Amino acid sequence: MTNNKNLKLKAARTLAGMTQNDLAQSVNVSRQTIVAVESGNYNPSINLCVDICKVLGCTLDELFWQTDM
Amino acid sequence: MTNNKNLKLKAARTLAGMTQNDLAQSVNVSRQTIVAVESGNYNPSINLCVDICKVLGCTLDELFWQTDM
DNA sequence: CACTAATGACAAATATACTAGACTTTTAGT
DNA sequence: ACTAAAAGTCTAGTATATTTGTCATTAGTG
Repeated sequence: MTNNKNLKLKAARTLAGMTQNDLAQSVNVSRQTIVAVESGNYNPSINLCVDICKVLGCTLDELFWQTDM
Repeated sequence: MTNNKNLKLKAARTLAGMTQNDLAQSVNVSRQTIVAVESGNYNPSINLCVDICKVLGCTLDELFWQTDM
């Protein structure tokens, strides 16, 4: 339940050569929101997840499906 | 932007032989929330979407990826 | 060293997802 | 037509996602 970081998202972002700030601006949220999503222990909206996927060229299943539940 | 119903979810639910109330109880939300998700114009949390997918045996991409955006 | 960019963490304020209740309308069965 | 279950709508309240601001840390660079 604790410390459930979204490492796949972080990897996809860095692979795309984007900073947290870049991604935040691309999907029109604050940098804090990106930090929170990557840090886990957080429950973002589906629309935000979809926007992030589109910017990073990934799918929802790739970035937001938890295998350890 | 208007009237963007999630017909795929509704189809998957009925295919599973579940009412809105059944699905709501299965994922521990109110029936209103299920109504809202199916009716579109709504932005549910990713956790709720994942829970719904698990109950209905579907993936996030199948139920929550909008093709018309 | 000083400077900047990037990340991570904390807290208060705001926007909105979700709840709870009551009600109307549709759908399906007899 | 009658009935009941299921679906849809509205409103007010509560929980929480998201914002805004600030500060600390790390890594690179002149």
